[in-house]
Amino acid sequence: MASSRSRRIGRPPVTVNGMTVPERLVEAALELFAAKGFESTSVQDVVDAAGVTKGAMYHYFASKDDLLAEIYARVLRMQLSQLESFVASRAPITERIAAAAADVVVTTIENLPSTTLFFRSLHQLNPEHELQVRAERRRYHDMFREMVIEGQRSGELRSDIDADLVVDYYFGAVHHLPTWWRPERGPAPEVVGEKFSRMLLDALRATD
Amino acid sequence: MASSRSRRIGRPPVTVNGMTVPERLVEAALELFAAKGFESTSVQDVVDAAGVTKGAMYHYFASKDDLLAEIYARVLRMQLSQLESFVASRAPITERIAAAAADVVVTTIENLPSTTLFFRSLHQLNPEHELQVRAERRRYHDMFREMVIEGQRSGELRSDIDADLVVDYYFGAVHHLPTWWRPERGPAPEVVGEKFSRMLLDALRATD
Amino acid sequence: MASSRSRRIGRPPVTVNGMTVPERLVEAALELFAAKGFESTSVQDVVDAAGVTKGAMYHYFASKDDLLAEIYARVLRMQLSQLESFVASRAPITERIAAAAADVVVTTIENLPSTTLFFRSLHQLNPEHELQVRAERRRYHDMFREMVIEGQRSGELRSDIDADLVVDYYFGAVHHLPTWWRPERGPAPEVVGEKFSRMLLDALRATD
Amino acid sequence: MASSRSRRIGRPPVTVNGMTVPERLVEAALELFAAKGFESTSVQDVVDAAGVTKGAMYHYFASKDDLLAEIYARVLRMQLSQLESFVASRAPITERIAAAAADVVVTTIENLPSTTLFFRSLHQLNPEHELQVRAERRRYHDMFREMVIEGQRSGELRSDIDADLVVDYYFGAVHHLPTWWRPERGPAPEVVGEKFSRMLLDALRATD
DNA sequence: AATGAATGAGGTTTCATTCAT
DNA sequence: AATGAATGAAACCTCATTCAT
Repeated sequence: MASSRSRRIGRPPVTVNGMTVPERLVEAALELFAAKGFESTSVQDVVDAAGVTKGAMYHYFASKDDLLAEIYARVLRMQLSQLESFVASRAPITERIAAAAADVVVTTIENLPSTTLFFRSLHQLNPEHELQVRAERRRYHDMFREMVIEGQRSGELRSDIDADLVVDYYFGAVHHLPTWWRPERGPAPEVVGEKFSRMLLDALRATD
Repeated sequence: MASSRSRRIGRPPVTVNGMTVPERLVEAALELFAAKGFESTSVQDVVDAAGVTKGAMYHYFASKDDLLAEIYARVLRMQLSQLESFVASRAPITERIAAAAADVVVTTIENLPSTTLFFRSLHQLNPEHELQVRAERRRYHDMFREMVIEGQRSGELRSDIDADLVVDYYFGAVHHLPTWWRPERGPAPEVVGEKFSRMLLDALRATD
Repeated sequence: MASSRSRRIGRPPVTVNGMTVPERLVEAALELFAAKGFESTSVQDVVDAAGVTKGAMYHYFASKDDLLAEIYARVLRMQLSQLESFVASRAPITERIAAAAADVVVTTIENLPSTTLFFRSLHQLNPEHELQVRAERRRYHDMFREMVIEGQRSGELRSDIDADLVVDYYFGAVHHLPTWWRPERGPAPEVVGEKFSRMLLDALRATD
Repeated sequence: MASSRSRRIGRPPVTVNGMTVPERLVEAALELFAAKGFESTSVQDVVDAAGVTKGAMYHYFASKDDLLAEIYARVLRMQLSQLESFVASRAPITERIAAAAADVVVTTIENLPSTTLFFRSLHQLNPEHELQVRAERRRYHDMFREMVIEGQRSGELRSDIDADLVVDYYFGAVHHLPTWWRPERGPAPEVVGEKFSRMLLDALRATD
C-alpha cells in the first residue's frame, strides 16, 4: 500500500503466497531460531526454509544478526500495539488490568515462537541493538506498571508491594509459558489467561 | 599464584584455589555459557578461562555437550536438595509453601549464572540428555505441587486453580529473575523472596 | 551540481561534471584500483564512487575485467602519444632522449594512479588482454630504444651496454616513482625529471 | 637447533623434506602470491600447495594477512643482512657502492618471487604492518644512502643530485627487474648486475 | 539507458575433536 | 594427566554477474 503509487523500477520483487522475500525470511528465521536457537540455526537453514538463496537474504539483511534484530522489532511492535488498546480503555482500572493480564497470556501463546525467542536470544544481539530492544521493552513494562500504580492510588490495590516488582513478577510467569505450555496438553489459552489474571488480581487486592 | 612460590613437597598439586581441573572447567564453562551462550562460547574460551589446554578438557569430558550436561546435573542436584529440606519440614503447610517459595527466589539470585543458563540452553542438550533433565526437573516441580495439593485438600488454599498451573505460574516468575534482577539495583534477594512469596500465598488463600 | 539547478532543455543531460557515465566509471575505477588494488575493489565500490548502479556499469562494460582493460587502453594511448612527439622531433638525438626521459617522469607523476596500477595489476588481465597490453607496451619500449640505438650509432653514446638493458634500467626507475614520490614531500616533478634524465645521459655518455 | 635442548611435549610437528608445516606454508604462499597476486590466491590454493589442511594453517597463522606479513618479514631480513656485509667492508667507497649495487641485482633475480611480491602487495597488509614494513625498508634505503653520501663527501661522487634521489632512482631500476627479466631470455644475473652498477657509478662520477 | 532483485559459486575463518607423544 | 599438532566440516559472508522490467 505504501508503495502503490510510486513507480516501481527494476526487476519486480518475487512473491510467494503473497509474501515477499524478506517477509518469508523473517517468518522462516523466527520459526527456526525459536526451535533450535539462534546460534544453532545456520543461514543456510533459514534460506532453505524460505525458499530463496543466501544472496537474496544478504540483499535484504546486512547479516544474520540483522535478521534477528528485525524479528525483535516486529515482536516489539506487536506487543506494544496489543497492550495499548487495553491501556486506552475507559473501563475501571482493575478491570483494565485483569483484561490486559489475561490477554497477554493469550497473545503469548498465540505467538509462541516469538516469545520463546525473545528472552532466550537477547544476548545474541549486538550491544547497540540489545540496548534498543531493552529500552523498547521497558516502555512496555512501564505501560503496565502505570496501570498498577493507578490502582494503588485509587486504593483498590495493595500498596506494600512496589509496582515494578509486581510487573516483573507477573511477566515472569507469562514469559515462562513457552517452556511448558503445549497445544496438545495443558488448558486452553483463554483458560490459562483467566486463571493467571485472577491469581494476579487476587494477590493485588489482598489487604496489607 | 597461591601456590606458585610454595615449595612443592611430595606429589604435585592438582588443584588451584582448592579446585581440581574438572571443577575449574565446570566453573569456567558455567560462567561463560551464562554470559555469552553455549554456542557462542568456544571450547578454547573455556579452557583458557580454566587455565588448562584442550587436551585436558577432553581427558575429563567426552565433549562440549558433556560439559554442559555436567553443569545441568550439578544445578539439578543443588535445586532438589534445597527444596527437599522445606518439604520435609513439620511446619504447617502454608508456612512450608511460603518458606519454600521465598527460598527458591533467594537461591535463584544467589546462583544467577546457573539459572540464566538453565532454560536458555535446554535445547542444546542432546535429546537423551534433555529428556533426562526435564524428568529431573519434573520431580522438582512435583515436589512443590504436592505441597500445594496438600494445602488445597486441607481447605486452606483455593481449589479452583489447578496445582500444576500454580506451580508453572510461580516458577515462571522465579525463572524470569535473571533477566531483570541486578545486584546493583533492585531489592535485596530476601526482600524479593518475601514479596513474591506473599503474592503467591495471598493469591492462593483468596476465596474462590 | 553544475547542472542541478539549470533548467533542462531538450534531451536530459547524460553528463555530470562534463563526464559521461562510462567516463565517470573509468575514472572512479582507476582511482580505486590504484588505491586498494583490483581484487580488493568491488564493482559496488566502483559504481558507488561513480554515482550509478551496477546495471549501468554492465550496460557499458562486459565485465569488471573489461573495465580494467579499458583503463589500460587509455593509459597506453596516453603514454604512446606523449612519447611520439619527442621521437618525431628534429633536435639532436641526445637532446631528444634527454627531453623524453625528463618528460616521462613528469607525465608519470602527473598520472600517479595510472602508473601505480599499470605494473601492479597486469596479472589480473585475462591472458589475451595481457599479451595485447604487453605488446603495446613493447612498442613504447622500442620507440625509446630506437633513440638510444641512434645515439650509439652516431658515437655520441656508449655502445657497451645493450640498448634494451638501458631502457629497462631507466623505465624501472620511472615506474618506481609511484611507490615513493608524494606531492607533499619530495622534489617537484620537473626537478625529478631533470635529475633522472641527467643521470641517464651522463651514464650513457661515459666512455667505455 | 633452537629447540634441540627443550623437552618437546605434545604431538611432534610433522616435517616433509626437512621442512616444518609453517615453513612449507610460507614457501608455497610466496610462490603463489608472486605468481597470481595475493587476492587472487585462495587459502585453499596455499594449503593445497603446501600439502596441509586449512586448519593447520590457521594453527600457525592468525589469518591470510598474517601469512603475508610473515613473508615480508622474511624478505626484509634477507635483504638487510645481505646489504650489511657490503656496508661493513673496508674497500674504498666507490668500490663498496659498485659491489653492493651489482649484488642487489643478483640477489633480486635469485629471489624473483620475493621481489615481485614486495611492492605489488604492500597495500594488502593492514596499515599497522604496512608502516612497519615501510620503516624496515627505510632502514635498507638509508644504509645505501649513507654510502652515497660518504662518496659525495670524499669528492669522488657528484654532489648536485640528492643522495635520496639517487637511491630511489637506482632501486627503482632494480625493483623493476621482476617485470622483465626471465631466465630463458635476457643476460645472466651477474651481467645485468655489472652493467646496472656501471651505469650508476658512471652517472655518479660525472662532473657536475 | 538504467533499475533493483536475485543467483550461485567461492572466499576466509572458526571450531569441536582426534592424534601421537 | 596433559600437551601441542593437525583435521575436516561447516559457518558467515562477499561478490561478479544475470534477470525482468
